[in-house]
Amino acid sequence: MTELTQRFVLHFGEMGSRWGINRTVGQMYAYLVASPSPRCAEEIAAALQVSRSNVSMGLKELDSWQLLKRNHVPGDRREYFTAHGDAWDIFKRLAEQRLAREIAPTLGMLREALMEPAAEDDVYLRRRMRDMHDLIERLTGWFADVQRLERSTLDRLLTLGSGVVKLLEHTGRFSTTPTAKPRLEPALGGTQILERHDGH
Amino acid sequence: MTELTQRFVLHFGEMGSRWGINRTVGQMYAYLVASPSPRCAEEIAAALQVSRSNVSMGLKELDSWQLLKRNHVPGDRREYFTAHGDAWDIFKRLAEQRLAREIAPTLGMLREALMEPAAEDDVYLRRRMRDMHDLIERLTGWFADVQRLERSTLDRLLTLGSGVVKLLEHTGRFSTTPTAKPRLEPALGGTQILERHDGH
DNA sequence: AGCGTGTTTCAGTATTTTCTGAAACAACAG
DNA sequence: CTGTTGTTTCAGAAAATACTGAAACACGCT
Repeated sequence: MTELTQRFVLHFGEMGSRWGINRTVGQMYAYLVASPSPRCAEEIAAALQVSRSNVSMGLKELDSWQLLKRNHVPGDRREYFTAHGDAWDIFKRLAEQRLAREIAPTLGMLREALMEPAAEDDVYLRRRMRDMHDLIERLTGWFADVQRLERSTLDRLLTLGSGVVKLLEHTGRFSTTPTAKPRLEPALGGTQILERHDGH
Repeated sequence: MTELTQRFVLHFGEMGSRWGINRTVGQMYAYLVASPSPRCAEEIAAALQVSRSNVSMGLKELDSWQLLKRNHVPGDRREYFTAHGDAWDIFKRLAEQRLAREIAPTLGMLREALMEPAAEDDVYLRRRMRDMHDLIERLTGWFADVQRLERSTLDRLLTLGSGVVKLLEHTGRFSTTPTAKPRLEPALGGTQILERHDGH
C-alpha cells in the first residue's frame, strides 16, 4: 500500500462511524476504490490487518449498499471485488440507499398513523406529522424524478445551480411572484407554537 | 403522552441510530416536535423516563445540530425548549449539518492530498480522488446555491421535478442533445484544484 | 464418496457507546 | 455569606457493536 492509499483508507475508516458503517467497512471500501484491479477477500484482510471473517461480514454489508462488483477469474474459485462505478454512480447509489433506510420507514410510519382516525388531543402533533409526511413525499418524489435524467442533463442542471430560475423566468411559465400556494405551506406557516406562561 | 405521541417518540428513538444520533436523543427531539408548548429538561426526563443528566447531554447534542429553540419564562429560572422551525426548516438544517460533518472533512482531506506532489504509484488513486473531490464540490456548491432561493421558488422547483428540463428547452439556452460535454473525470495531467466560481 | 479450497456463520470476547447518580458548578434571593 | 434551585460534568456501570477463531458449509474435482 502506498502512503497515499494508507491515508485514504485511514480517513474512510475514521469517517465510517459518521456514515453509519463501521471502521473496517469504511476501510474496506476505500481500499477497493483505491485498487485499480479487483481484490479477493484474502488480500483485503491482509492489507487491512483484520480477520478473514470480518472481511466476509464487511463485504456482505457493502453488498447490501450495492457498492460492490463481483468479478470471477476463469480457473480461480476465489471471488474478486471492485468498487462499483464512478463518483456519480456511487453518489446515486448511496443517496438511494439512505433514502430507503433512513427516510422510507418514517414515511411509512407517518402515512399509517395519519390514516387512522384522529383523537382530539392529537390535533397539533397530527399537523406536524402531516407536514413532515408531505415534505418527505415531495422530496423523495423529486429525487426519483430527477434521478432518471440523462447524466449530461443532470450535469448541466448541477452546474446551473440556482441560475436555473433566471432561465426559467424567460419561459414565462414560471412566475416568481408567489401566487396560490400549494397545500404544504398553509399548514406549516400557520402553525403557531403556543407559549407557556408569557406572551412569547 | 397520548398514544400517538408515544408511537411518534418511539419511532424516532428506533431511527435515531440510523440517523447518527442515539435513541434517547431521537426520542427527545420527537417529544419536543410533538409538544405544542415548550418543555423543560425535567419534563423531558420524566416523559421519556431517562435520567436528568442524560437529558442534559441530549439537549447539548440537539443544540449542536441547531435544532433547538430556548425559551425563557420571566420569574422562572428554568430553560424551556422547543423544536425549531417547520419541516422545511428542519430539513435544511439537517442537510447543512450533515454536509458539514459527513462531507466537509472528506473534501478537505481530498483537497489537501491532491495538492501534494504525486507519486508515480498513485496515478489511479489520484484520479479517483480528483473525481470524488470535483463531484463533492459541485454538489455542495449546488446545494449552497439553491438553498438561498426563496422558499416559494424552491417549492415550485421541487414540484416541477425533472419537468424543469422541458421548460428549459424552450429557452434555447439549454440544449438536451449531448454535445461535446466536459467529462466528469477530467484529464489526468493537472493536479491543481479548480476553485468553484459561483457567478456567471 | 472423499479431498481441497474458498466462504459464511456463530458463540464468545473485546471495544465503543450510552446512560446514570453523585458531585461540581452557576445564578440568584435574602 | 448562605441556602435554594436549576444545570453541567464526569467516572464508572450497563448496553450495544464490532471482531475473532473455530466450526460448518459449499462446490468442484478425482
